[in-house]
Parts: sequence; C-alpha cells; structure tokens
Amino acid sequence: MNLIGTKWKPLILFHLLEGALRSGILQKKISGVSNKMFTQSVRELEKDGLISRTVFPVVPPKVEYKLSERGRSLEGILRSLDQWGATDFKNMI
Amino acid sequence: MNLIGTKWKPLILFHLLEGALRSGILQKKISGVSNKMFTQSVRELEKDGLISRTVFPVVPPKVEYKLSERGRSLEGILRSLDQWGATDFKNMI
DNA sequence: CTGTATCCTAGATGATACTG
DNA sequence: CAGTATCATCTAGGATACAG
Repeated sequence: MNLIGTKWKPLILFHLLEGALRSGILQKKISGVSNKMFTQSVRELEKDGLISRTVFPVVPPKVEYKLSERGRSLEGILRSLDQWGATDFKNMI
Repeated sequence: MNLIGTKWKPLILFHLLEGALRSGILQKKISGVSNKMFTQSVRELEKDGLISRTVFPVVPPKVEYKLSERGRSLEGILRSLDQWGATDFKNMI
C-alpha cells in the first residue's frame, strides 16, 4: 500500500495496462486529477520503478509513460480491484 | 480505494481472513497502529459494511470483529496484495 | 505540451490521558 | 478490556499562476 495506496496511482497504473500513453492523454483519462497530483504521482511511480518515462526531443514536447516489468506484475491486482469495484457497485444499487 | 485505501484497513481485513478476532488480539497483530487509528479504522470498515462488530455483555468487555460477506468478497484482492508484497520484497534484496 | 512553484485546506495519523 | 477525547503534526490534495 505504500507504493500504490493513493487516490490516483491505481488509476494511472490501470490505464497503462493497455500500453504506453502520452502524458496529456493519460492525464485526461484520469478524470478529476489536478495537474499537480498527476505529475507528483507519475514521478513517484517512476521513482518506485513501477512505470518508465520516455521523453521525445521534439516540439512541442512529448512524454510517454508505460508500465515497467515491476509495474506489470501488479496487473492481476489492478484488474481485480477494477472488477471488484464494478461488481460491488452494481450490488449497491 | 475509497474503502480500503488507507494505511491500516487492508491489514485489518487481511488478519480477519482466518476468522473472527477479539479487538485486543487484532490490534496487537497490526503492529505499530495507534489506539485511535485502530478504533477509527474498524468503525469505518463497519460503517462501510466490510466487517461486523459483536459486543459480548461480559466483564471485562469483549468485542469481536469479523468479515462481512462484502468484506469476504475482497479476499482475492487481499491475498494478492499480500503475495505481491512478499514476492516483490524478495526481488528487491 | 509538459512540468514546476506557491499557497491553501482537509484529512490522516500519532501521543497522551481519561472513562465505563 | 475496549473505547473516547483532546491536542498536535504531517501529508495528500487542490487551485492557480508561471516556465521551458
């Protein structure tokens, strides 16, 4: 939980399960996240070795994030969490 | 994550996987938790319907906690988290 | 487009003392 | 034994403006 136990990290990792994403695209997928928390979250995920960050030297700037091998090892948990959330929510209504 | 995304809740739930536990025992198993956070966590878990609380009218007081059906549905995720933590930790050393 | 810096608030957490 | 109350601290998180 020290690595992924925040409001946004699980969502970020989940959206990266399908492949690398450009920074802006990824941020748009995480509806509601502030610019600050998005940057802070991906920075920490990178520091913890769960995702990798690639900067393309072009203009305008382009940055892509993707899961590292360690991050990929969380796939089962991430999909379980997603599935549980969906099922559990359905049972509440 | 809104339900279990805190420092202690996953641990509390995990320790209840093997069956109901008396309050003091459970708290001792969660090494490092303060009395306040333990009480607050179990109260919220109870409010969210993940665990149930049973008070035995005896002296000295006896209180037991156990997983509800909804809490039990988290078993897969809890065990996955535990296993991932153990495996991941082993890979770091 | 991507990221940083700053200020601010709410909540999470902890230490301690106290009650039934 | 179980739980509450109080005080204090730290961090997560958000809004906004700015920079390369």
